[in-house]
Amino acid sequence: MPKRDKALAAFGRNVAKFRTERGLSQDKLAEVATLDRTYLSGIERGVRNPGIKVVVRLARGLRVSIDQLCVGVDA
Amino acid sequence: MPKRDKALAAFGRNVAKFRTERGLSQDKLAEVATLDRTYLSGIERGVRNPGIKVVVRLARGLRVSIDQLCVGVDA
DNA sequence: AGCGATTGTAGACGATAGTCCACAGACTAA
DNA sequence: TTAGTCTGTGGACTATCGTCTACAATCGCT
Repeated sequence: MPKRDKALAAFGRNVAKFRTERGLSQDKLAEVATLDRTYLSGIERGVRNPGIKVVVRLARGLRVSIDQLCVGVDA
Repeated sequence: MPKRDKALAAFGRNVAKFRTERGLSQDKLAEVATLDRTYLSGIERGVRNPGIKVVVRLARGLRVSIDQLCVGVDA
């Protein structure tokens, strides 16, 4: 299985934080952002480095700016 | 060779625009952002979907926000 | 005519993105 | 107990990431 990554962990925490603030399950957010739930799970755990297109869809689904999703992410 | 993509083309145009505004060559920006020049070329041409870590490094290298790099990118 | 700098593009390559299926564990409610 | 929801995790798979080498084309400069 993939390794943990500090930058990706920060990104994943941001996603999870906004998601729970919105009262969304991983399943729901995955549907809204049109990606796989298990992949979203990997993102939130910081083991995935999603492409910019996925990031944009996540930001749209969470109704936050991309910069907000990247707070604390020093790549 | 990879296909063109509308969202990625917008992202690439933004990168190229800020890069030339800064007076940077692809070579220089690639060095600052620690990525391969030919890969950066592919990004600017809209045939690449870079990961969030690469995007963050590009934004840092160009001294712009990630949101600015994603103007017009509807994924 | 050269030369250097810049950019596009191709091919090859290991590593990973992103999807799908399946299962397990934790939790809540009836 | 049962059932339901939610999340983690694994395996397998195709497509793409991201690096590298190499070559061509374009430009400005001497």
